[in-house]
Amino acid sequence: MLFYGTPAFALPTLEALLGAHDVVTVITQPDKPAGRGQRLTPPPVKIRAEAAGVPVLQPARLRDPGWPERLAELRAEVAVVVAFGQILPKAVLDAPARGSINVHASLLPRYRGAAPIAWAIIRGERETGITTFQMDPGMDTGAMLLREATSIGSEETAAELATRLAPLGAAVLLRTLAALDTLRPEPQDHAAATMAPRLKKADGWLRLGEPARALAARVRGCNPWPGAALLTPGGRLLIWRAAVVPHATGAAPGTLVTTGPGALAVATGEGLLLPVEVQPEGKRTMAWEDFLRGARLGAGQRLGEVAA
RNA sequence: CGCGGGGUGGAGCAGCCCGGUAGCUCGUUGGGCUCAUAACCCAAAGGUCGCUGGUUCAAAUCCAGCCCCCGCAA
Repeated sequence: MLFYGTPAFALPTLEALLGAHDVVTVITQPDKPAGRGQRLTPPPVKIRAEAAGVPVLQPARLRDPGWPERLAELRAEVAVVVAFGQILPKAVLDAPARGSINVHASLLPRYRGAAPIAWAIIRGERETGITTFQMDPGMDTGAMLLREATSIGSEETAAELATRLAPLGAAVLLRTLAALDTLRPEPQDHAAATMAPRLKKADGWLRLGEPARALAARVRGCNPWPGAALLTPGGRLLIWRAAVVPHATGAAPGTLVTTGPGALAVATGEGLLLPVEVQPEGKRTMAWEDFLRGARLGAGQRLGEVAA
């Protein structure tokens, strides 16, 4: 079979396949400049595949002439795609005899797209899951094979949820492959579909007029990337964890409100947002209390929103 | 050489530009006040100011090199 995948999320599935099936070739994204020195960095899937001695292909664009033919020549029975990062053109999808199967981190048809985990949390969902489906040329629109749900913890971050869903995806995929001959693909209800596009930096900019509940969800969904940001007199502040204080206040959104001896929370459109773990620009992450000790902020002062 | 911020008692910061007494808000320890306390009052302990070298009578502060952390950008 062929395996398409790129980030760490794809690793548990790759690992499972390496143990139980014959992975002929791994296709992943090209090495990219990453981190602080723009060092050329290979994707996690490439590192694992090479360690296992599996040939690796890194097409910049699968649509470029030659790739469909080249992939067809491998005469694979089936292709498995997990967080690959590129749209697969029909010719590539059809290269394996039994087509291509995708492992998607949501309960389709909801949250189609590149960032289903983050958006499910940001939207306040209490449940998400894994869906395997027979790929077609659309964006996560193919007929579904298996689905498995899992509840989202009330304080769970996108990073934590991804860590749980990755191995779940591997398990669901193995079951899908084992039952491939008997499973009846179920078409998605396209009318019920929602989209989960790749997160942008600006998706993490907190809009303080929203209810604290929504802001806290965004904080969780934007952890570990891109981080939820506010503006303080000292510069941008990333909020990595925050709690909701259902305290009513007449203070304008952004105002720092006293909630106890030496304790401050941020007024929002509804209720208070209590940061728990924050990170000032250029500093490491720290407890909100620690930040306040050195930030020279007091009740009544206002925090702002990051502007474009 | 992609751009930039930072490393100061246990924590978060100020001091650095304009070299010369180690500061602030907490924490810790002891004592006091109180019915009581995370509150308040008094006192104490605790720092090679990231590392190495240089300039100087004198370096946290100026200069050079190195190590580590982080934001932006990807």
